[in-house]
Parts: sequence; C-alpha cells; structure tokens
Amino acid sequence: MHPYRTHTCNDLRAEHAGQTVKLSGWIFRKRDHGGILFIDLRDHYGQTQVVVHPSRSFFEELTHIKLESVATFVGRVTLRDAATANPEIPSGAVEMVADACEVQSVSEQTPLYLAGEEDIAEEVRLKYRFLDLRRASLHQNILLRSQVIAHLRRQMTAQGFNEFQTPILTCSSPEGARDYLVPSRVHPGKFYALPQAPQLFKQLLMVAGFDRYFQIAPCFRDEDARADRSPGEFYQLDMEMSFVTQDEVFRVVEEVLYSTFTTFSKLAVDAAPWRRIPYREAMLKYGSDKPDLRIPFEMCDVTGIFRDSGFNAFAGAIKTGAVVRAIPVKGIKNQPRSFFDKLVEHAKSLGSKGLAYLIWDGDTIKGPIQKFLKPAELSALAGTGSMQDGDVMFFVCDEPGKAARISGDIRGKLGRDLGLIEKGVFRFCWIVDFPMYELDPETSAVAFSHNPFSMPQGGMEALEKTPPLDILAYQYDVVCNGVELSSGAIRNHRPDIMFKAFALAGYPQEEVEAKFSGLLNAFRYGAPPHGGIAPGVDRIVMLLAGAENIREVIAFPMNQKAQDLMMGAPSSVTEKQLRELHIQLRSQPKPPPQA
RNA sequence: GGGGACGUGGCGCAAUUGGUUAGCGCACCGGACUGUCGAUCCGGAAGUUGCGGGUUCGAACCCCGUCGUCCUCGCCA
Repeated sequence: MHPYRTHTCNDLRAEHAGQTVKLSGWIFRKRDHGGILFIDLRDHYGQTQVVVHPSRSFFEELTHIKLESVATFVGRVTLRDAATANPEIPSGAVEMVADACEVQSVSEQTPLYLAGEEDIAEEVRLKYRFLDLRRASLHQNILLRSQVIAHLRRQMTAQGFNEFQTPILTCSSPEGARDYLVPSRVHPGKFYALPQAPQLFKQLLMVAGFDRYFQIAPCFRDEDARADRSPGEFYQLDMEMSFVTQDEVFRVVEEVLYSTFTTFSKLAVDAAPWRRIPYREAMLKYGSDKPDLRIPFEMCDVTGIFRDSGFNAFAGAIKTGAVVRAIPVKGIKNQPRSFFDKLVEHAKSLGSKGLAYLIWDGDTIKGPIQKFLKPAELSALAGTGSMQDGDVMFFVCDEPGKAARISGDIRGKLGRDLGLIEKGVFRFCWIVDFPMYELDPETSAVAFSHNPFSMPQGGMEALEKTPPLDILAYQYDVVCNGVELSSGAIRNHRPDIMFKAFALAGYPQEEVEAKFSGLLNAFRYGAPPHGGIAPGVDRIVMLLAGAENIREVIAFPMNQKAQDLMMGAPSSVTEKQLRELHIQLRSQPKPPPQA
C-alpha cells in the first residue's frame, strides 16, 4: 500500500464500500461525541468523514489534536444509511471507519480559523497566506487562474503563436512608470531595470522575423496600488503580430477572450465583434476611457442649451471654455431629498463646484435651477435626454477634462447606488482612435497622450499636414464591465515617421536617437509593419472569479505599500552586500515601529 | 504626497455616545456525551482597547501627535 494514500479525500463513493483504503489530509473539523469521534479530513480535492471509535489506540490522541494537523488514516469504506448520509459533500454517501492512524505533522493553533466564514483582516491573511490559501474561495481562485492561463496558452498556440521568454534583467526605460532597479556588481554605478513590459523585446522579435509572438509575461512597475492594481508585478498575455491591421488584432483578441470567458464563467458574454467606441465619444458619453456598459444611461453634451441661458453659473463658465454634461436617469423622481443632497456633496468632493439637476414630475419640471431656464431651453433639454415623467437629469459644468471625470464618476455612483448595473453579463468594448497628442495641462505644450511608439493614423502625411491635436493613433484598449483589460497598438516601425512624431512633441532627433537607439537601430535593417496588445491576466481572472480585489486572484500578493508581509520583503541587506554593489545609503533607514 | 474609513483577547464583532469589574460568537483549555456533519451541554483561561501625550473626579469613547491596514486622488508611456 502507498505510504500516504490510495485515494484522495474526494474519491470515495458508494461503490467503494467494503474496500480498505488509505487517506491523507488536514484535520478540518472534529465532532467529538465521547463515545465516537468524527473527523472531516480535507485535501486539495475535497473532504471525507473519518469515524474513530474509542477502542482505537489513537482515539485519545485525536480527540486532543489541533485542527489543521496532517494525518494519514487506514480504514474500511462504509456506506452511510439514509439518516446519516450527507448530501452536501460529494463523498457524503460513505465514510471511512479508521483502523490505523499516523499523524504526519501537528499544527499549532492557527491565527485564522479555516472552517469558518468570517471575514479576516487582510493583514493577517497576507502574513499567513499559506493558511489563507487553504480556504476554499481563495484556493479555487488560484486554481481558476492556473486553468485560465493553461487555456490562454492553448488558444494562442492554436492560432499559430509561438511562446517566447524575454529578459527579466534589462535596462531602465525613459518613458512610462517608475522602474524597479537592480544594481550591477560588475559595473559600478550602473543598474539593470525589471521590465515594465516586454514591449521592446517583442517588437525586436517581429524584426527578427518570428511573425507571431506571445508570452504570459511578468511586468514590473513601481506604482501605487489600487483595488485592480497590485503593486510590484502583474502578468499580461503579451502578444505581437507582423503584417497585420488593427482589425486582425481585434479578431485574435475577441476569439481568445470570448473563448476564455465563456469557458470559465456562466455569465453572458458579448459576442464578437465587440462595439468600437472612439475615445472622444467614450469621454463624452461615459466620462471615462474604460466605460461600464452595464449602466443603462449615457451622458450627452448640452453646452449649447446653457450658453445663452439665464443660469449665469453655467453661462459664465461656458464663456471661459467650460462645457455642460447631462446625465439623464429614468424614473428616480421619488428619491428623497437627502439622496440628491448627498449626490451634490459627492460631486463637490470630486472637485465640482456643485451638481445641478432637474426633475420631470408629471407635466412640470422641478429642481433648483428650473427658475433660471426658459421654456424653450427646458424643452430642448427634455428632447436631448428623451425625458419623461419621473426622469431626472443631472448637470456638471466644468472644463472638458474635469467635466468628463466628474460626470463619469457620478454616472458610476448612480449606477451602483441605485442598483441599475446590469447583472450576470460581461459587456465588452474596444476603445479606439486615441489621440496621438494632447496639451500638457501645465505647460500647454503638445505632448504624447499615450504611447509614443504607436503609428499615427495617416502616417507621415498626417504628421505633416494635420494639426497635432487632431491626429489619431492606431491605439486601442479592451474594456470589460468598466475594467481596462488591455492596451495595444499598431506600432510605428519607420524611423523617419518616429523622428517626425517625436519632433511634434518637442524632442530633437539627437535625443530620440540617444534614448531609443536599440529600437531605432533594429528598424534600420528592415522592420515589418507590426502590432499587438497585452490583456492583463490578473484582471481577467479577477472578473471571472467575481472578485472585488485583485489580491484575491494572486497567490502571494504584496500589500498596498508594496510589502510582502509573509516573507518580509523588502528587507535590509548587509553592509557587505551593499559594498559589493558599490552602494552607499543616503540616510539610515527608520527603526521599525513599536506598535 | 493629499483625502476618506478603520484599529478592542488568536479571529470576527459589541459596549445605551464620558460612568460599576470592557461584553458576545467562533477558536483555545478541562469535563460530559456512541451518529454528528458549523455537533450539543457544563466549566475555564485569555485584553496595557495599535502606540505616546493631553482634557476630566472618571476615557475604548473627546483633543493632539504617531504607527498600521484598506479605499481613493496624484501616478499607471
């Protein structure tokens, strides 16, 4: 007989009755009746009830053993009668009556109780992650992640992609987020950087002629955390293709993501092709470049209606460049006054001067700003938002960027607070036609708005003839339920167009040459037109798991301050290590807090 | 760096808003119990209310500072 087990804790069924088997696992729960002891033995696969009679030599030891100890049992599989069977668990038709027991490993009292369902402070969960990972929900999430990644690999391979590895120690990139740096021992004063993404390497693989690249790629960015953004590292399904148009990239991603979401979720998934929303339309209708299409109302611009109105707070602001965005919501006229007051306060906390609204009530229109508006203006608003009895229209007036941000936030809050978010669906869309340039709000100079290496739509001709702020890029995002799943672009593979694009943003050719010599060099020896995208694996799994927080789908995440509470990273290093790396600290680290 | 919420035995929460010895559930320890499956019943131990200072006859509660966690803005080409 195997030293540890003949079956897992989820194998035994009625047909095994009468067999002598061996099981190993964790002691999940105990029910001690004095004259009989029930143990729920748990492993990765499930759980099985083990019955221990007091005549057994190990009975006394087991009545006192701590939960989460690991033990091996030998015993006979016994059919449970109708009264004692447990239909709640798959192995509930049978139980094992123990004849022998070997304790493999005793547990101390665990700092979190694994058999309960109470919330546990995240600090404790992270410090004892190996225990938290035993709990069913997190255990299943990590398993789901494993299966999703295996599925992504199969999908990509089936579509003719090859998987590559790219360096983890590379060089610091001048654009983008802050880098994680690694000091060089051999080269005093020089540093490697962990890649923010394998962007340059995958483009170089295209130049090398590999045609279709993918990688489940670790990406490292030294940025502050969010609920959907783990600090330190995250994973992307990174892909790149040669000789493709934007539409071909879309088809690949639609096929892979549709297959993944329908395979691993029971929710409805938008069929391809997904809606394409130009960036400017998204900012107007949703106030965001990652709109949640489950919310059943969209914003509209009503600047023209307020421009010459008697509502001076808006009319005056419009003269200095402000716009007015309206948020029409159906059937909420009976919300209490406090609802509207709280929403006004919320708008102010976002930096808005206020939040105006009108309520359509029967034949009349009510609300704080009604008295400032002429009947023609009111009816124009009613027409714009198709307003009917019971509907309410909110108004945000500010400079365009701020108006979009504030109205977009309020749209989301209304959707959540009123329970209007469509349930049980994954709503996908593409955000396309990102502007190549925008005005730097501080210097008013033309600057890249997103990725400087994207191909401008219209190529060199557009750069030469179109006003910079009107030039669009072949750049695109995939958005699902308000979560940005990935960002990609058709790349600029032509040095001449690249120099021109950078020149418009104020970079002289010598500087571009100095900063991006590796890529430019490669493009001088015959570069194929190419493009790609990189869906975020963590966010995909988070959506599929229905998790509110990305740490729920990462086995060993760091906390918000980028610390690993279990391993104690980051940590101090010895003076000897620092000396070898030619590093002298500028200031002494603070002593650890007493708390 | 800014804003918000929170911090009470191992874990999750409470304490009539400044008033007796800081309670409850789970876990833990001891006992009882031969069919439970979140077993039940009886008993017990376990707290410098994150830390430091202040106000007060009296502070978990109010004030100041500080540390920590999460959410968020900035940031994320």
